[in-house]
Amino acid sequence: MTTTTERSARSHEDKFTARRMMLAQSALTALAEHGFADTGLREIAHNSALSHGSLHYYFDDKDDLIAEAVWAFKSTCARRYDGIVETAVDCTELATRVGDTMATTLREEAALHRLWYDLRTQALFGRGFGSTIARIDDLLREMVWSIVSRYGELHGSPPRFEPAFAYALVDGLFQHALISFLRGDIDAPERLQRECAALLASAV
Amino acid sequence: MTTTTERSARSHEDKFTARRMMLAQSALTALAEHGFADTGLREIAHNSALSHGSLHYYFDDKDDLIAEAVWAFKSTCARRYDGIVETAVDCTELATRVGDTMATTLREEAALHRLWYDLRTQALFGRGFGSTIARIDDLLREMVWSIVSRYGELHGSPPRFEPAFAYALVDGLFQHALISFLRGDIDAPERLQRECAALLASAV
DNA sequence: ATCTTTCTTGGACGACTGTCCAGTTCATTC
DNA sequence: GAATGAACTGGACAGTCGTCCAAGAAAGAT
Repeated sequence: MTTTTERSARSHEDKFTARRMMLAQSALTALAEHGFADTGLREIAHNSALSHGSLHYYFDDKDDLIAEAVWAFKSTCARRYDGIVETAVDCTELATRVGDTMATTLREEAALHRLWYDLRTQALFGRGFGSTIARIDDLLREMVWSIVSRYGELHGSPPRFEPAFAYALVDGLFQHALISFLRGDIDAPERLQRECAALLASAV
Repeated sequence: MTTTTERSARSHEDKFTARRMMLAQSALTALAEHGFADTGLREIAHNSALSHGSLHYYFDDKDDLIAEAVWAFKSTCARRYDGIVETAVDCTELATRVGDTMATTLREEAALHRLWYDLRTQALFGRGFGSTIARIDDLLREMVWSIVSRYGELHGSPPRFEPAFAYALVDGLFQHALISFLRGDIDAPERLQRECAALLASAV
């Protein structure tokens, strides 16, 4: 049975994590706009409904907040292709839909992806959120591998790439497309789409 | 003829640029250690023979100093493979020596490459040294393309990659090898060597 | 030796940082 | 309705930041 105190404790916990997620979202938009180096806790709080003093009530420190923020964004990113992998009936459809999705997220969430690369690089300098970054990197590698291996299945030939190798190549393509796009190259998303298809084709 | 004032003006200018390069080197070591976000002008000056007040005598601002520093490092990076491209007699030798050199620079200059990726990402947030970063990116793309196209020549078949495509893939491999290496994976340089060879082989 | 220009210093400035905390408001419980 | 604890505020703290500048040192020219 559930006692009254148990229910209230659960309700308290739910509210707590809900507030955490809300603040993580606020942090996400502020960070995406100005980058890690130029986003203070006061600016994050200004983006939310709370004051800067409250942030330490929900998070241990700035690194904890940033870890929650980037996880909220990128962990859903890594699952965006699950449905495509499951429902695609042949390899060309798989390649097309994957390329489509990548081009779309590049166009519509460029600032967030820019932030991802920012934080991943910051993690190389020993930031506190490094382990979260590593976990996301694992998710992304698995995501790429699920695409590549499924592509091999549909094509009837096993992939010639290792998972880490495939992820590095795809990530290189995406990052350079992002850089081009942010520098004003409006054709970058469409080119990324073609490049992804070409890469997948050469993977089997 | 050269007048006295002309000679002294040249001497002055030489000394000025020499000091600039020296300070850029000091900035490079400080930045490579702590990253862009955590390196102040005082720390850079502490790494040099001058005080922090002098930096604005030789550089317009912090961005100017950083641009000079990253250019000093990476513009020579981009020419490291010129000799190999010129002297390699067959495509396997070309691939081996290129892979060797990449593995070596990954091992021995990991902190500097980490800084390069840091600054390139910072440039996406509108820093003043963005144009310098873009120029270096062009150099690196040309470097990769000179390797790939020469590989095609030696192999007797034209490369199937575009220059930007090839650069994005190689850069992805290098960046992921760097990340693995900095996370403690001691086999990353050797693996990078093999991956580069595999990528070159699939390019023709 | 004196004057002038170049060079260098270290402190001052205002703005900003993450963190902490005394105090206040709010909701819930008895 | 009083009491209790959670939720929240905004200011204080000790730093650091890039930039600027008056003053002095060094170097060079006359």
